Formats: sequence, C-alpha cells, structure tokens
Amino acid sequence: MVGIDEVARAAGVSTATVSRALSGKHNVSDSTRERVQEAAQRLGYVVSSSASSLASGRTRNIGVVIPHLDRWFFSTLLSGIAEEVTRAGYDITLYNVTPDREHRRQVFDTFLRRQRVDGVIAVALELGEHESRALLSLGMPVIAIGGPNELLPTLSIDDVGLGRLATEHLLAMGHLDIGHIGADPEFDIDFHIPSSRRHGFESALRAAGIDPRPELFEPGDFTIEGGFRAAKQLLGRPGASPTAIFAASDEMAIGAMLAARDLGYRVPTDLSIAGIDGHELGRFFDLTTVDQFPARQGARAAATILHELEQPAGSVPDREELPYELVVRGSTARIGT
Amino acid sequence: MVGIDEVARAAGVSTATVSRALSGKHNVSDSTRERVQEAAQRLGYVVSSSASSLASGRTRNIGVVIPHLDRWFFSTLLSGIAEEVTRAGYDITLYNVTPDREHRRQVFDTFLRRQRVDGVIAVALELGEHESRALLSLGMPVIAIGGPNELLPTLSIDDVGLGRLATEHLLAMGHLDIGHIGADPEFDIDFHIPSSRRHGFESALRAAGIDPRPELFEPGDFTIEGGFRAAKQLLGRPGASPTAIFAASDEMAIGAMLAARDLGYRVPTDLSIAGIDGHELGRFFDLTTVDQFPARQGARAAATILHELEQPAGSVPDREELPYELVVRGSTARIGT
DNA sequence: GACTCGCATGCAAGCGCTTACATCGGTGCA
DNA sequence: TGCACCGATGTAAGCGCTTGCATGCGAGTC
Repeated sequence: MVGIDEVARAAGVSTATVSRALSGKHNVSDSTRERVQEAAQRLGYVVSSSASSLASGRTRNIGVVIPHLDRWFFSTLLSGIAEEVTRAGYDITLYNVTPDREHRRQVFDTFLRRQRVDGVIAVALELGEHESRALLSLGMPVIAIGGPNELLPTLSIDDVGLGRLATEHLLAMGHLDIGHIGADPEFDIDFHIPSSRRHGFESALRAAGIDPRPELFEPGDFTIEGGFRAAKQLLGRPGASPTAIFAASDEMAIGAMLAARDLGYRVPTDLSIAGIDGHELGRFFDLTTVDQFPARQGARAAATILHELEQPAGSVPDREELPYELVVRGSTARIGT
Repeated sequence: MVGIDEVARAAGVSTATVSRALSGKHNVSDSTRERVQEAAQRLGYVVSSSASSLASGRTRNIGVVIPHLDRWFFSTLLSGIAEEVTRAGYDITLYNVTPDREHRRQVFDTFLRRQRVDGVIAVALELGEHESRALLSLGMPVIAIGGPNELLPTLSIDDVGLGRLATEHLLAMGHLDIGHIGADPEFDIDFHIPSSRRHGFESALRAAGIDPRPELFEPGDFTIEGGFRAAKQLLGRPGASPTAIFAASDEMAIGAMLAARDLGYRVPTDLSIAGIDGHELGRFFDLTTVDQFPARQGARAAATILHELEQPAGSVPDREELPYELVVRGSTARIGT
C-alpha cells in the first residue's frame, strides 16, 4: 500500500501539503494541488481511514442502528439513508440490533463507543432511557427516526394523525361500520406505533359521533399473512359486518384484500380497505394508503446528521415532524356504489 | 473519553498489559486480567477502533458491497451476513453500489481502499474484470456471492440447475406445455442469472424430448407486477395455452398467480405455477418454489470471510456451490387433477 | 527602501493504541 | 546451589496520518 510520503516525494512537496491538498483545504496553491492530485492518482494512493481518523478525530462514517434489515419499511428507509450518506462521501456502518437484550446492550455500550462513527441514526427503535443516554453520551450528533423520544433529537411521524387521516377518508366515503386491524395490545409495552394509529382511528370515529365497537377490532402482526388472518376473523365474526377496514400497515391491508376476495367480497364495492405506509406493492394492489415516504425519512435524517457534521454551528433540531399524505386508489369507494 | 492509560493507572499495570488483557491475549495472569476488566468496566472504557486499527492493522470490520438494499432477496441476504458478522464482534460497513458508473468506480477504486475493512463480501454483482482486480488488489480476503467469477473466490449457485429442477418438477407432474417468465434477453449483457435459469428450463424440456416453444416465453422484470403482466400476456396469447408456468423468481410467480386468478384460472387445477427463491410470501401464497436460502447464503459468506480472518492458514476456497431445494406446495399439481 | 502582512509550505509533535523486545522472578533439575 | 527456562509484565518504538506553529517570500504600504 502506498503511503502519503511516497506521494509527497513524487510531487516534490511535504506530507503536510499532500494532506492539505487532498483533503481540499484552501491554503494550497492550485498548481501544487494539481501536482499532488496527479501523483496520488498515478500511484493509486488513498488515505488510510484509521490513520486519518486517529489524527483528525473524524471518521467520515455514519452509524445506523436498525432493528430489522429484511422488512420492507426498514430496508427502504435504510436505502434512503445510504443514498444520501454515500453522496457525501461518507460510509455507513450498520448496527443491527436484535431482540436479544444482552446483544442490544452491547451495541449501545460498546460497539457505538468504539469511535468508529461521527454520528448515529437510530431507526424506529423504542429506546429506553439508558439507551438514549448512552447515545447522548457519545458526544456526537445523534438523531432518532420514529418513536417520540424525550431525550434525543427526533424525526417523528404523527402516528395518531396517520390513523386519523385514513379513518377520516373512510368516513368521508360514507362508511360508518369500519373495522380495524392493528395493535396487539400485548406489544404495547415497547412498541407504541400501532396503538397510536389505533388512537387516531378511534378519535376520528368519535369526532364523527361514532363509538368504536370492540367486535370491529382485530389484532395483526404487520405481515400480509397476519392481515389475511385478521381480516378473515373480522369478516367472519357474527354481528361485525364492516363496510370498510382500516389496517395499520399496507402489508396487513394487502392481506385483508386477499382475504376479502377469498370470502367473496368485491373490493371496493362490498368492502373498502385502506392501509398505511406507502408500500411498493400498494400500487399494484391498487390500495388506498397514507404514504409516509420511508425512503425520504431516511434521506432526511441523513441530511440532518451530515449538515450537523459539516456545520456544527446549528445543532440538530430537537423535534421535527415528518410529512405524510393520503393516496387514494381503487381499494376504497363511497359506500353503496 | 477515557483512554487506555487511565485504565492502566486504575488497575495498577502498564498500558501494554491493559491492551493484552482486554484483547484476550493469553499471556496475562487471570488475576491481572480480572483487575483490568473490572477497571475498564468501571471507567466505561472501550478501545478506540481507529487507534487500534492503525496500530494493529486490523479493523474488525467487514465491507459488504451490495446493489440493492430494498429488494427482498438482497435485504434477506444482508440480514444473514449481519447476524453472523455481529456475532463475531465485527462491524459491517455498507457499500451500496448504484447503476451510476462513476459512483461504482469510486466504490471500488477509493472507498474500499481506505483500509476501513478487513475483508469484503460482494453480493450478486456482475463484476467487471477491472472491478475484480480492484478487489483482489486490496490484499484482503474477498468473496463474491452469486455470479460465477473467474478471478474471485465465489459462493455460487447453479442457476441452470435451479431452473432445471423447477422444470423437472412440472414435467414430473405430467405437464408438457410449460410457460416461462424470465430473462429479458436485453438484460443479458450484465445480468446472467435469469438466462441461466432459462437455459435450465430449456435443457430440462429437451431432456424430456420437448422443444421449447417461443410463444410460451415472456420476459419479466422480477417484480410481482412484472410477473402479473407477463402472465396475462402469456395466458392471453392465442395458441399458447400452457398448463403450467415456471417463473424465474417467486415474486414473478406470485404475480402470475394473481393474474391467473384474475383471468379465472384455478391454481393449481387449471394451471400450475412454480417459482424460484424461497421468498417469505411463498408460504402464504402456497407457492411451489426452489428455495435458495438467501439468509444462509449471507451467513455462509460471512462465516467464510471471518474464518479466513481468524485463521489465515486455510485460504478462501475458490469456488463453492450453494445448496437449493425444491419446496412443493399447493400451487402445482398433477395435470388433469 | 524598510517594514508589515498574508499566503504557501515545511517541521514535528502528537492522535491512542499494539507489540517486539527486554526484564524480572520463580521453578525444576542436575 | 547454580543454571536454564518460562510466563507475566514493562518499555518504547512505531502505525500513517493531521495540524499548530514556524518559516520564507513576494506584494503592498508609507
């Protein structure tokens, strides 16, 4: 591996000048810079990140803490982060936290503290106080996407509003008997998103003068299969007979569509179905949804961190709301049409 | 941030001993090691990866070069890598190569050469000679998953065999008129997997004494939607009338199932459908497939690299075949049942 | 013409670890 | 008892860069 002194020799300057020329500092004459760049190019020189990091204290690397890699929402979000981060010439190192307590503790207390990264993006994790403090104590820019977090700067989405918007859409189409597939109350302890959506659902109903009926609710696990099972349950329940279903995720909504079809319902003629997320399959299934633009969420978090790194002047804003948008497609219609 | 000398002072030993104790070297007495560990724990000391890397030349970090983060196959594979790598206490840094030529060149010629990683896993990329050589010249263990590659150690899957196996299954069920959704010949230049599967398909037919009929082929883009479109095309074509369809991916097969249902076919009574991949949705759609275990592919590549890193004795085997397995479910049946 | 100033460049001291080598007590054996 | 040997520990020289400070030089100022 060629080192900086070889380049210095080749360009006839000191290593200090090579370092300055290559890292784009402004106090190098143009001619020198060109000569250095040409020499570096010719010799195939690339700075060693460990040496550079040690000397400068900057790694040009962003840590991403993420609970799942193989779920659509997360991988899409990660993709958004990756694009933005790569564009800025930074690398990404991945910390895939599993449900395993011990491993999770290790990520926060050890892995992230190895000074391998300049900043951290924590994706859709419900962080405990210890974990939040661990992130804070890293002494570097940190941003959380998702759950509200008192201690950390957060890019959060209004899950109550998301649920309300989807429900209001169904109400606006004249539906009064709306089923809901969502939060299993069991999970609520450390995963609040689904129950927020459910609150949005119920508050929209109440605002329209409708009392939520327990028999119109069915828990689901956020997969297509789970939505399918839940919808069969809901639609088969005596006395339930909803004219619309709001599922707390697009994957469950798609499962519900398939279940409805299975049971002989025509969507949307007999049953309207709406979801949340903006899943890529939504277009294919012609699913009405509230899009939350996960790729853009990732890109935005990345941009915020990068900005903070380049201009430490403005600190990360404490709390920012992410946009969402109702996308009306063919799975919902006015009642009775 | 506490440094190694604080720990040394607290434990009453030299920094050398701290380093040895913490990195699990064997020439430290048990009592000293405990004292050091206790002190490190108490002070919250974690070694700085850049300092450690610079001094030792080892980063404890694996680079993963991957073309998509948001496609099921890739994210599942990545998930497999992550689990294995994390278990060994290594980090992962992600190099998400995009179709952009310039960016791609940068990844191979610059990013990977920053000495940030100890080894590289290149996932399902068709690497050009320049790129292969760039990886080789890194002077570290490298492994490619997917395409056959003359120059690099490869974990490859027999795509011809995969296609043949799926086809043989359909033949064994008595099908003679088998449609195929797969390789768009246009893509063949830098993406050979689908055409290998197609070759497998055709060779199985020929071995059974059947000549492939061009009207029973339709290109697809590996998405559900693409499979849906292709199946409609294929099933609507006058004179085609297949009794079975083999799609080169599960996502296309699922699209084909939905299209068939749309057109009034009963699956498998009127039409058998088989795919390839082992997609998580396959179980839900009761899809017969040839599973290629992507998560295990990732885990295996990771294990190979890690092993090589720990025991540089045995070098990475040049070429290893990945296993695959026919999973028969309800989407295929004997003809005429 | 002497002096100041600013810019380009060089010098050299680290950044925080790892590790080859030296040192120092024991142990075991003749 | 003396000597070789071995395991635990310390000493200190880097690892390959970055950057504060010093230097030198040409231009601008009075």
